[in-house]
Amino acid sequence: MLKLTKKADYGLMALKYLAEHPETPALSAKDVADAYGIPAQLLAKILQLLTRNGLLRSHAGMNGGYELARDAREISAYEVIHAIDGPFFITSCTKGDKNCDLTPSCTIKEPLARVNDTIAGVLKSISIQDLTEHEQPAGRAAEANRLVTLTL
Amino acid sequence: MLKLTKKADYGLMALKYLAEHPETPALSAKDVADAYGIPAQLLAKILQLLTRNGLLRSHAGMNGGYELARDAREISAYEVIHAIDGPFFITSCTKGDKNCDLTPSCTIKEPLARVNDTIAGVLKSISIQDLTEHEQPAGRAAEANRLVTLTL
DNA sequence: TCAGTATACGACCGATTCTGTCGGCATTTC
DNA sequence: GAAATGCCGACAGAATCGGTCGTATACTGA
Repeated sequence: MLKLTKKADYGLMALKYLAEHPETPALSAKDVADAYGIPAQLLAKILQLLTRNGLLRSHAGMNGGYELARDAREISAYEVIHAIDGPFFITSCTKGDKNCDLTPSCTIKEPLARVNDTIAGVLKSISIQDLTEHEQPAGRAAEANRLVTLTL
Repeated sequence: MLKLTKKADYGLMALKYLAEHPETPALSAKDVADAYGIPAQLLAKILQLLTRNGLLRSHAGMNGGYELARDAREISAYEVIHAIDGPFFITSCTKGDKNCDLTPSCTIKEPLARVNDTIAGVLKSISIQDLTEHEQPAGRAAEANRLVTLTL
């Protein structure tokens, strides 16, 4: 539970990889898949999804492939997850959909919706760029702290 | 993805219900299940799990049932989810387990582990008591803001 | 113009996980 | 001892997920 799907994982990894290779004009799905040992056809579908959602630009034909549609700083982890797995809800019945099927307007949903928003906020505050800065100098000078507000 | 299981939902609802009925000595699984339209046998197993993990006290026999083992303020949503669904990881391969099965030490896990911790922190900051205070006066006077720090 | 490389997309199946049920047993109260 | 309740393991149906296949389409370069 509360687990990212592998697809979302793969998508994040792929975007990170693309962000780390800005010099190359485009990388094919196979390139990225090989780099990480991901099933190529599966990754291809994921990259297509990301393209459809405007996070990547694709280019067919020889020497084709994918490139980031925006600066890595401008793409959030939230967008990636949303593009791949669809709307983001931690509870099965959130008021976005039809109302809760459980009988008496299950009152627990409302506080959990706040939690949902908070988590979404955390994911929105993380960019692909952030993912690439994984090697931390021992002094931890490069760390960034972000404050997220949870309103109950 | 990133969705609570129904069991965790049910568990939270049940604890909330117990917290809202402090006067009664003990409520049976059936009582709670009927109140929410949850399958009784399923809820029973969930409550047993919560008992095993020290969040509830149980009492067999007639007029038996469950009661909170601690004050509702002292039970966090995190504990409930953890008790029901087990260890909390947003990624399938977190360094807790055997290392990532994907080939080159998939570097994305490390930043995501921070996200994981942040989300866990959010859930830890929410108590069952918080869930019961769902009706907000229009003035929003009773709201509480909590700050969560995300360290990248 | 043709061959090769690449994306695009839908259908499908096997595996895993989740939800819910059943049956039997233990414990307490009346 | 009977009724109510918790305790526990096994299991079946359903849903979701992961991954594959086949085919169509688009672009490039010789």
